[in-house]
Amino acid sequence: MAADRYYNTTPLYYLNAKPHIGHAYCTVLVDAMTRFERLFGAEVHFLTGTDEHGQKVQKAAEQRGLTPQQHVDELQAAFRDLWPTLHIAYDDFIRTTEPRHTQAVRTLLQRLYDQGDIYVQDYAGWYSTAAERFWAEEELVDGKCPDTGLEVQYITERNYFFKMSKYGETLRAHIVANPGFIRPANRANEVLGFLDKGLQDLCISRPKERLSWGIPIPFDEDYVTYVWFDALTNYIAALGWPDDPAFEKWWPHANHYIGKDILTTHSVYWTTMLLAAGVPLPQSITATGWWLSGDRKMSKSLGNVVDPLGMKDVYGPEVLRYFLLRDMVVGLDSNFTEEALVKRNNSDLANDLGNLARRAAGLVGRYFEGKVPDGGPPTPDEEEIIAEATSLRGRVQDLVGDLAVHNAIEETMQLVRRLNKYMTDTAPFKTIKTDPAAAARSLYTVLEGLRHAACLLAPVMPEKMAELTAALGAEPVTLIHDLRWGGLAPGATLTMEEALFPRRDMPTVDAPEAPAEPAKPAKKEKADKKAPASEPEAGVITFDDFMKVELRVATVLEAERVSGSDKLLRLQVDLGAERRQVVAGIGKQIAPEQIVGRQVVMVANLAPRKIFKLESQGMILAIDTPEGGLELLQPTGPVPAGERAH
RNA sequence: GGCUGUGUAGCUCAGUUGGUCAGAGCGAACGACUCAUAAUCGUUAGGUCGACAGUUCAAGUCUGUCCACAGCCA
Repeated sequence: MAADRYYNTTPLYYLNAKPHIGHAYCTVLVDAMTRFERLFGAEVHFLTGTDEHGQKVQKAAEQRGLTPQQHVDELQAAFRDLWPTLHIAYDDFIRTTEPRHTQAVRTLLQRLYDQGDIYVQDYAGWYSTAAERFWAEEELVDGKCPDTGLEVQYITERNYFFKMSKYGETLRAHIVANPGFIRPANRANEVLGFLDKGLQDLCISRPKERLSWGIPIPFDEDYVTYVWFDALTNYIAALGWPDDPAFEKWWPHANHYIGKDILTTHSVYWTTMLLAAGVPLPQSITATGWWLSGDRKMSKSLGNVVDPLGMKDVYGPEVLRYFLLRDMVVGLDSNFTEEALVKRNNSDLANDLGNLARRAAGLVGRYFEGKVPDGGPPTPDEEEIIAEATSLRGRVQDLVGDLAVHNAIEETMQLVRRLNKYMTDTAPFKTIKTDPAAAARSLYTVLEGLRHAACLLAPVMPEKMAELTAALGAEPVTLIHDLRWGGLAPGATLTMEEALFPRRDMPTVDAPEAPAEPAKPAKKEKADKKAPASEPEAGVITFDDFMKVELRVATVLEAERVSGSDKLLRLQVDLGAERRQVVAGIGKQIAPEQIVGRQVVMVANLAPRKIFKLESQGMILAIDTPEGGLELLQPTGPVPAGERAH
């Protein structure tokens, strides 16, 4: 019943970074879900936008000599302009600097303040100027900022707090009673675990002298509200909460799609805010996974990563959409490689789908003057295909409902593969000479099957599938209920000139290299003679692989033990161009004072990793000695910090 | 360190409440076909279902321990 209306949202993207594949994926997913739901007959409203306040934005603007407003006006365009190029059609785009948003935020704050859910309190804590935030006593690492390793000051500041703790139990009950509320299901456990630890109240303000670029708090104009109330409120602000009829219409059907990194923010902070405001909770919160590059998280600091968004310019936006939706299970992480994308393009889109359309159209052009032939009554062969195509509609609907978009796509591709087989089996290119009616029947079946596939893949590739549908001489189907076998009218003119999805060459990454070693004894002998024990095999890397590792000399500036661990040392090192924090497991053999001032060799382009809450930005090389000690790898004489080893 | 989860064919993964569950797609090999975008169709892959121990007539499927990895939290 609620299935006939959806209000779908992406997160508001924060303007401190250019759009990347993570933004694109989430937005493509919501766009596809929106299109699927509309196809299934629902009424859908799709919201995205940008989050534009905050310290980082203010600072970046200052550095550029612009006002924050000028700065964000410019940056938000990067997002707004990107979406159409990915064929994303949102209904509304909200910016947190728009009046409709700031007004809603102030209304919400005032309401909670009036009912006593926001209170003012002096907050004393350890403030890190570098990280621009407070830390709790127990979060500090050896009395210093856990993020930067720098000094913190104990200061007192007056701030406003939201009584989040008051709503923890209500929230827990809701999560337990509504299994589909947080998706995928295993994420719900994560949130419940978070609630188990007990909810704190939430600091929601910053004094203006510390942060001016924000929404002033209505009951104390010396403060702006900070992050949560500012950004999250957009979901209701965009609907004109509290008075606009649009709010009543759409909000009860809200579905938030977010990255898994902001799950707590949405499922705890946002939901308790709503509970406090007396606003019903959304239908669902869906946490998606990350696109990884190789084994590591996508990261700008690793320059060797292909820009996944650039793929849309090389292979087309719809091929990218197909890949993103087909190769990721919603909620899980997935690897992004250009190779995988090309593989998908070639095997699924070019070979199976595009080629089938081409071969059918070619025959129709040759034997039926380019017009859809009359299939006549189906035989058992066709009945099978018809049954499959018909049941596919329901399966796709169920799978999409379960967020299994990748499976929905796969099921549809199975119909396409089935059609390829049917075409080979019934061989209209042969029967045309002996039994033209049979050839007509075969070709009609294939074309009509293709029309079904095009309809069910349209949410994934809207333009390409519209193109295919038109090429079949068919009208676009906008409602799945109107997709009926036989809907393709005989006599319609086919217009299929070019390949829908051209095949692509595999990207040449590593040298093709290493001819596979045949298992012939004679040859093996030869190889053995030539290179006794050095055949390339698993575990061997190429020169290029080696060159990817950036080994550099670093000078250790500071070293101290990481509390709670007997073998970890936290080092601050000078890499020449920059300073890094490295957490190294060398504390058992090497005391902090032994290493300060020494030069070491480190892997400088290792993906950063959190160890004991501390970010480690590299790895120090050392060798175990037979005595159980540890020898640090280092240059024999002083060299400039940052020098590369090779 | 605590909690949660994952570990199935070269790769990506399906595997409901324990008993045709040892599977699919891709890749590879071989064959067929020739209408098509070097395409399509068919056959083939002998994988200790992470390790060990247990429950059971019967375990990828349940229990325990361990290992590896991931996430959340300290």
